[in-house]
Amino acid sequence: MKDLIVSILNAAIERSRAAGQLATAPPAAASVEAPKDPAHGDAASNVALVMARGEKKPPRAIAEIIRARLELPPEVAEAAVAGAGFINFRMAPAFWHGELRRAAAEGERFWRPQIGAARKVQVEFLSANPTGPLTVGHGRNAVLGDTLARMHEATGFAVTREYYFNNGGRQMKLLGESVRARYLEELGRPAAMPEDGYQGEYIRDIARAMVQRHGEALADAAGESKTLEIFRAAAEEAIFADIRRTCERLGIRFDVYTNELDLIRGGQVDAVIEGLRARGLIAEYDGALWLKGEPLGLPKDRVLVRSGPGREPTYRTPDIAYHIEKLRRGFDSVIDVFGADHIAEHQGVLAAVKALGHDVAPIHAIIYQFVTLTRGGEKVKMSTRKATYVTLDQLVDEVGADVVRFFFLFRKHDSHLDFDLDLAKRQAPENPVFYVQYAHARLASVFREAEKKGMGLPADRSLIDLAPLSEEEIGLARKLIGLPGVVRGAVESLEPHRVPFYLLELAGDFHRYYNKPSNRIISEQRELSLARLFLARVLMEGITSGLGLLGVSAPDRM
RNA sequence: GCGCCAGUAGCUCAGGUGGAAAGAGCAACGGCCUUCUAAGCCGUGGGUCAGGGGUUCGAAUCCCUUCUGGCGCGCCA
Repeated sequence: MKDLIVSILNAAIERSRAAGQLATAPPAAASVEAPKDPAHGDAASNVALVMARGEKKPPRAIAEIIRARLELPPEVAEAAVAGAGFINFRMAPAFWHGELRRAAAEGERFWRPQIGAARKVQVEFLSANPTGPLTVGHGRNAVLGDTLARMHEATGFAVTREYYFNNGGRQMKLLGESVRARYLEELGRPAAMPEDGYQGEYIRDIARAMVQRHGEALADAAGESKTLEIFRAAAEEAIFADIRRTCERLGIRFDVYTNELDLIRGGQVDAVIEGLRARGLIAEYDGALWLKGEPLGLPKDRVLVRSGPGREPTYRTPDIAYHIEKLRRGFDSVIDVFGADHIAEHQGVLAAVKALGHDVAPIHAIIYQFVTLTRGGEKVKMSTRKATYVTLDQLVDEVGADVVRFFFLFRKHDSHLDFDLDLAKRQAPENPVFYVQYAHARLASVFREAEKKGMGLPADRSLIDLAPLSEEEIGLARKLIGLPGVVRGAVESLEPHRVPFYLLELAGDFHRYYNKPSNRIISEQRELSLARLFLARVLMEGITSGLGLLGVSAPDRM
């Protein structure tokens, strides 16, 4: 539609120039947009406003000149000058009929514009270290990342979903020590929980399982590092299994798992250090190796390799290596999803990657703000240390996967997200998930009714005449046909939240339409009923496609 | 102190990458079910877009600045 309008306008401007009424060429900066207010038509051009300066004429006068020279094709019903000098176009019903037919014929392809051209995209998300069950905060990350991946897949990108975790560091060691302490306790032996140890009940569960499996075999040599590695590995395995299970409940899976230890063993981490050293970006003091902050524009030096025995790298160094690795693997776009608390670190990592001669332009960071839970109008206090957090599993138990996914997406990623448990559990219209799903269920119900009355759609929908559709119905179609544009915008701007907000509006338009007695889809008037069923079917398909993009189901009954 | 994010209706938040008279849901009040699902709809009231400058034909949107809130500034990740 946009392209059509632009070409019509440009032709009119050229004719005006030939006639000596205008001096300048059609400006590239001009745009054609769908106005917010439907009263302003289906497409609006600001070309006259943009040309005003060059032409040294008032925008409205320019708009009038152009309008008088317009030659409208049959798809365009009218063009009018309005406001400060906008030229508004209204499309003919036949145009919308055509769009509906195209949607019906093309199916999924229509709703999900193929803009990816098989370009390679990697989405790294969740990346929670396996030290405990996933929390509500992880949930936002997981759903955001998975949905970005789904949207890219749906629009024709080749997507890799990747989970990166640290298994070489201090926290994992602490995890092993915590399990060992519980293990010894289970055997009735003296044991000291490390100072910052993991207190959660799940640690005890893992320890019990180890008693069952190994008996007392690990107790006598409990102080040795070899047994510690056994405890650590067992904990990692058990917790990872738990994380995977939680993800599955939310329809989330990963293609690739990458970990810190592999990068250390593979030599990539050493390569980073050598590369930085060669560029004079390494400092050595206090027994540690530091990344120099000043030449990279960072506020201060950061430790790359710890002091003390073992010379272990900090999490930072493998992270630099990992990002270089991602770029080396040839992704056209690398999307990192992480919480606001990691932002400073990410900037440091990118600075180092850049300093090592890599182009960081393909890397996009999606940084989300924190999640709070509200129950009974009060914030639920959460603390990992005290193990008073609410796990993602508990949240799914309580409200279901569809609601969890929708709520996490129903906010721009850089806004704080307040998850209202009372609202989430309510099976009522104020719950946006049910509001959208209900629209689909109602439509499904209409088709069940139509079947009963022998009014089903013919196998070949293209035979149906859409002329009986009313202006209100064309309005509904216009809204519906906007979905592909919304999807495109959501992918290009990496803002998945646009889709659920759009779906809520669409569902609202439908509910309003449906509730008017005069709009009964199935009636005695066969031609009208068929046209309405056609619209209803395409609407159902659009809603299903939109919800599917979010990983939310479109139920036939509620 | 420095960095990042935010500040829009009583509350929770949208406002495609500058456009026309600021929106939705909730909360409040009043209505609508012999009908394809009332998990729905209709109506009423509600705003100094945090404050102040600037750019522009045009600013909630871009720039500067002040204030307020969140997060970070570990040899944790």
